[in-house]
Amino acid sequence: MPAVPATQGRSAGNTGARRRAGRPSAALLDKAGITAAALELINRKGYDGLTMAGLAKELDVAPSALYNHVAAKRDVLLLVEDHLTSLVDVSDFDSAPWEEAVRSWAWSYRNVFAEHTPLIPVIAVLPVTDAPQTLAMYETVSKGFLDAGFPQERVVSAIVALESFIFGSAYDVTAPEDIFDSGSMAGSTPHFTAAVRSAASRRASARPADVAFELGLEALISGLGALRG
Amino acid sequence: MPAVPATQGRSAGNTGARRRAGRPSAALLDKAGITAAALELINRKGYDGLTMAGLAKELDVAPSALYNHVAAKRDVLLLVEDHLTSLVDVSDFDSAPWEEAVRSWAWSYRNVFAEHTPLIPVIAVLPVTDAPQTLAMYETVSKGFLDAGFPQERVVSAIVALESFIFGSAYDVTAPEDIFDSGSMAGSTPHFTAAVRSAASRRASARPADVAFELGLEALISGLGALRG
DNA sequence: GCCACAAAATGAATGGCGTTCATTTAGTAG
DNA sequence: CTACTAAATGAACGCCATTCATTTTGTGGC
Repeated sequence: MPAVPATQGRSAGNTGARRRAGRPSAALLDKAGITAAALELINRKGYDGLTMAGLAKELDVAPSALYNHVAAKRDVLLLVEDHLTSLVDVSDFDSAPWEEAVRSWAWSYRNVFAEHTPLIPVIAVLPVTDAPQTLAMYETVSKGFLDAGFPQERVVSAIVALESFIFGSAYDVTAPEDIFDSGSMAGSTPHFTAAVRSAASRRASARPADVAFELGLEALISGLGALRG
Repeated sequence: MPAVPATQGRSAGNTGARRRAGRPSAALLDKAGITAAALELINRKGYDGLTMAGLAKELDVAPSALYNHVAAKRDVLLLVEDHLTSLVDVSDFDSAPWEEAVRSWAWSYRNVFAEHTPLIPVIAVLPVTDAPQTLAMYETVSKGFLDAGFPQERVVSAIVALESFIFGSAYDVTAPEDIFDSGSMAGSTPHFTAAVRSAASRRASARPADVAFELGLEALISGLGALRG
C-alpha cells in the first residue's frame, strides 16, 4: 500500500494540463486508491453512478488505465465489498455471550449492506479467497460459534443461514414505505389488507423493516442456539 | 389475453419476408406473449441473454415495438416475476397444519427463485399493486397465518422475515461449491477452515445450501410459531 | 360514411457502457 | 546497455436500452 492520497482526482492540486502518454515516474493508481474513489463515487452518485469512466475521472486518469489494476468492473465491486466487510462489528464475539454477539454482528452486517445492496449478488457468489477481510470476519464468527459450544460440522451451515437472512433483510430496508399498498385490488385480498393496516397502526416509531428483522433474528438466535452442546 | 401463440418468433411458420412498416391487422404482441418469450430466452441464454433486442428477435419484431407494451426493460422483468410467483406452491395453507404449510411454501418459493436470482432486487422493491399474482400469494399466506392464530399486527412482519430468509437463501443456491475454500489463507483462519472441512465430510448426499436452508427454516418456524395465540 | 385520433408496427439514430488494443514512456534485472 | 515489464494515454469496438419520426390500421363520434 504506497502512500497515495486516498482521494485523488480534481480535488488534489490538479492543473488542467493533460498528462502525456507513457508510464509516469510515480504510479498514479493502486487498489487502495481505486477502492476509496469507488466508495466516494458510490456515496455521491449511487451504484448507477459507479462507471469505469466515472471512476477514472474521479482518479484523474484515462479509463483504460484502470485495467492495469483490475481485470474487470467486478473486481472493483469486490474491492469495495471487502472493505465494507471490514466495517462490520464482530467485537462482541470476544467479550459478550453468544446471543449478544450474534445480535450485534447481525445488526451491524445488515446495516452496512443495506446501503450497498448491489453488492449482494457479488458477495453471494464470491470465493472467500479473493476477499481477505471477509475471510477474517468468518474466522472471528466461527471461533465465536465454536467457543459457544456449537458442533464443528454445524457452524458453517448456521452462519450461512444467518447470512442469508441478513442479505435478504438488507434488501428489505430499501423497499418503499407503501410497498404493501394493495390499491385497487384491496377488495380481493381482505386478509392481507387487514394485516397490513393493523401493522401500520403500531409502527409509529420503528421502521417496518427493523421490526421484521428483529423478529426473524430473535427467532433464528433461539432456534439455532438450541444446537449448542 | 388474446389467442396469441405463447411462443412466437422463428419457430412459428416464419417466412424470411420482412414485414412492412405500419400497424398490422392483428396485433403481434401482448403481455402474455412477451412474458413467455422472455422466459424462453432466460431458460436458453440466462439473464445476460435477456436483452430487448434479443427479446424482439424471439418475437420476430423490431426492438422498438416492445415499447408500445412496456415502458422499460424493468417492466419485462416484472412480468416474469409475477408469472414465476404464480408457480410457488401455497396449496398446503388450505389443508395442512401451519408448520407444514410454511415449510412447503418456503421450499417451493426458494426453489423457484434460486433459478432467477436477478429478479430478487426487483421483487424486493416492487409495490404489490403492480403484481397481481404476487398479491394473490400474500393473500393466501396471510390467511394461513391468521387461521393459525397469529395476531393480526404481526403477520406481515413474520412473512417479511421469512421472505428475507428465502431470498437470501436463493442466492446461496447459486454459489460455487468451493466458495469457502480459504486457499493460501487457511493458516491464518484455523477455526473457520476446520469448520468448513468438517461440514464437507458429512455432506456426501445433501447440497450444502439445502442443509443451511433447512436449518434456518426450521429455526424460523419454531421461533415464529411461538407468536401464535 | 367520413374523419380525427389512438394503437401498433418499422427503421434509423443516440448516448452510454465495459472493454480492448496499439502506442508511449519509465523503471528494473541480467 | 539491453530486454522486459509496468503503467499510463487515446482511439476504437460492439452492445445495450431507449427515443423519435414515420407508416399503417382500427375505431368512436358526428
